[in-house]
Amino acid sequence: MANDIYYSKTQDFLRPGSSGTAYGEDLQNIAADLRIIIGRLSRRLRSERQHSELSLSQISALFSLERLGPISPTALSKIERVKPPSMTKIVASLLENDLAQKTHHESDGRQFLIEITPNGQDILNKDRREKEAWLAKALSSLTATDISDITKALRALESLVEM
Amino acid sequence: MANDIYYSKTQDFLRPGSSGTAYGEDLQNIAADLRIIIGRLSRRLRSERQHSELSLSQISALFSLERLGPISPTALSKIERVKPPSMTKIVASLLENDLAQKTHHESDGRQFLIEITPNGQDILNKDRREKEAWLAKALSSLTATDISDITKALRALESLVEM
DNA sequence: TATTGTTATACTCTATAACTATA
DNA sequence: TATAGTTATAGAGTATAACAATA
Repeated sequence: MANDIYYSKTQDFLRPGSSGTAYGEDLQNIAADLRIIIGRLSRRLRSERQHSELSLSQISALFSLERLGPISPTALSKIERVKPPSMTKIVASLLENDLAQKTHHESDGRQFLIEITPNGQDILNKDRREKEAWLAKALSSLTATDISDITKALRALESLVEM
Repeated sequence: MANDIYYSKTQDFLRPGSSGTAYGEDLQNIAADLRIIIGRLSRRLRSERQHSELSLSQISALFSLERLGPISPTALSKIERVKPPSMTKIVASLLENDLAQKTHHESDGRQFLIEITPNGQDILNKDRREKEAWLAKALSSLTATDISDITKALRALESLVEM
């Protein structure tokens, strides 16, 4: 079975010779590993969310609306790292489902602001509880050290996104 | 500007009240943060790789071929977390571009094995050097502690993929 | 019957190009 | 002219369903 092959190699982790001294790895190698991990985790997350009512992009946008408050689609597109036409679609889906609502910009007639609705907040909370259960469960089977390592890395990873 | 809004909130990181004591967070919250981060990093990576000759899926598969040696498409699809028809396409693109080659299975006429070619190895190395430069550069502008945190978390994240 | 891999088809997400409306 | 947002269209990546070949 595939996983047997895989696990028999975990001593070498992703690249031959990449494990062992974490601090001795150069940035290029860390970058290579990180990139592969992100790709796989992303596909893993997608497969778990297949039957969710909200796509990961929608959840992520809603998440930002919750955190940032009213914001323009263009500003949100920059934060979410998608182009404006993509954000148009994401926003449209949020509006259609009463997860977000528009408010007019005071001075600029071109712009409008989007904000999360109470329903959107409910759905976000529900989605967190239900759809992330598998990830929380997966995390719970790691060692306390692993969980701690991941938690500490989250902020560093977030800052990478912004570069 | 969007990022100004964003950064003005980083004290609270992703969720209000989620930062501070890393160890006090419950798994549900860590899962929520991790999921959002993975999604954004994944989109960030995609935008950087837009003009690469290889997709992230292709690179990831090639990476596995390098690490695991000859393997069947079905086994590889399990490792890469895609369905067999998707792997058929990924493998076809690798074969077309002389990045991988087929070898026959000794006993099972249905199966064949795929392995990386010398050309595939060259391309993989070249891609690592050139296309990951931005990520290595981004990493280099983090603090040593952040880099260390990320490095330590990689193995824990990898084990999550396998669950 | 079960498994390996392929073909046909469709869906989701995202992008680029061209456009409208306002500043 | 420049900016905010939309529409039209296309491409990449993935999935499901149905199939062929072999075990």
